[in-house]
Amino acid sequence: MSHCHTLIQNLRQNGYRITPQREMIIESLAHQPGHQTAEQVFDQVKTRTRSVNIATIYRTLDLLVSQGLATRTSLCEGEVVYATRQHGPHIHLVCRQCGCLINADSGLMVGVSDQLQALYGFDADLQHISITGLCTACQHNSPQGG
Amino acid sequence: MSHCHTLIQNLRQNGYRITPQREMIIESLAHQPGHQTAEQVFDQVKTRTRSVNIATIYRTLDLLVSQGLATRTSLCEGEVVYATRQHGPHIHLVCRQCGCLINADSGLMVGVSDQLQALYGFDADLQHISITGLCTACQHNSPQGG
DNA sequence: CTCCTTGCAAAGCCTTTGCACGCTG
DNA sequence: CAGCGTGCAAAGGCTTTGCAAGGAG
Repeated sequence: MSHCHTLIQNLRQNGYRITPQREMIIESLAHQPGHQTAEQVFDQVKTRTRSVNIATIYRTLDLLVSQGLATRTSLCEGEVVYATRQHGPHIHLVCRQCGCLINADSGLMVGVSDQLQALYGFDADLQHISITGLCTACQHNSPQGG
Repeated sequence: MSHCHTLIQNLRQNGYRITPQREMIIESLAHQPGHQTAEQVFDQVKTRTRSVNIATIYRTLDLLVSQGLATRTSLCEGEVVYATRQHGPHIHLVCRQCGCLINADSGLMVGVSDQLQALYGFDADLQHISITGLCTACQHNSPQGG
């Protein structure tokens, strides 16, 4: 069964009302494998009903984030994406050419994180890292670089 | 002598005209130690003349970026900053609480970069990494988190 | 002289907000 | 029943664009 029930329970326990809109938004977000923009969630929800407004999408996503049930990440190109917390921390690899998004293991960053703490006293949030670069396909498509 | 002359030469050689506006914008960007938003560059330039429009700031910054003379980075909070390339690659540490910006040595990322290439075939651009977290001061100010 | 670059202002994009009605609990 | 949540539409912030005049080369 799906993770979205946990999210819904969580909201309910915190005194928030569960409306059909919120259910659909949560399901759309939770059932997708990766990250989605508000617009993408909107499109998903629209396939099931026309009676949801984009403002409600934003409000619900913000609610989930404020409750710690979802994350909001600003990718390097300025695109803002949301995801439920089920995925756990990971690094976003964003291709600067084709825009594709790869989720990498954030364990790779643990060493760096420790060093940032030691050298700069900075407590890095491994949940929110995104790195720009070129994916495999685009490296081969542009041997000279852009 | 300043780095901005190199930038200006470079533009000229590529057939772009050097206007007083472009000179001032380049100087403002090059003489600042770190990164600046378009608005900050605008403010800088305004201290020297009133006859520059914000649209010109955006157009010139975009020109510099398209010519590879400057970088455009979207920090984790969605703020877009520009910098000339003289600073070399570095990591942006953005405090999610006070918003302060620390430049860290991107050498820390070399190992991670290699692993991303090996594991995901991803060629990370070390020039554009930004990491959210808490700076030293804010770690002590918010022992319980927000 | 040619035409690139600029200022102005309006438009554009994405996101947020005010309001009254409807629905959840 | 109480009041939170919604749709609608307008506003908001930041950035881009169309146009005619002006300046660089």
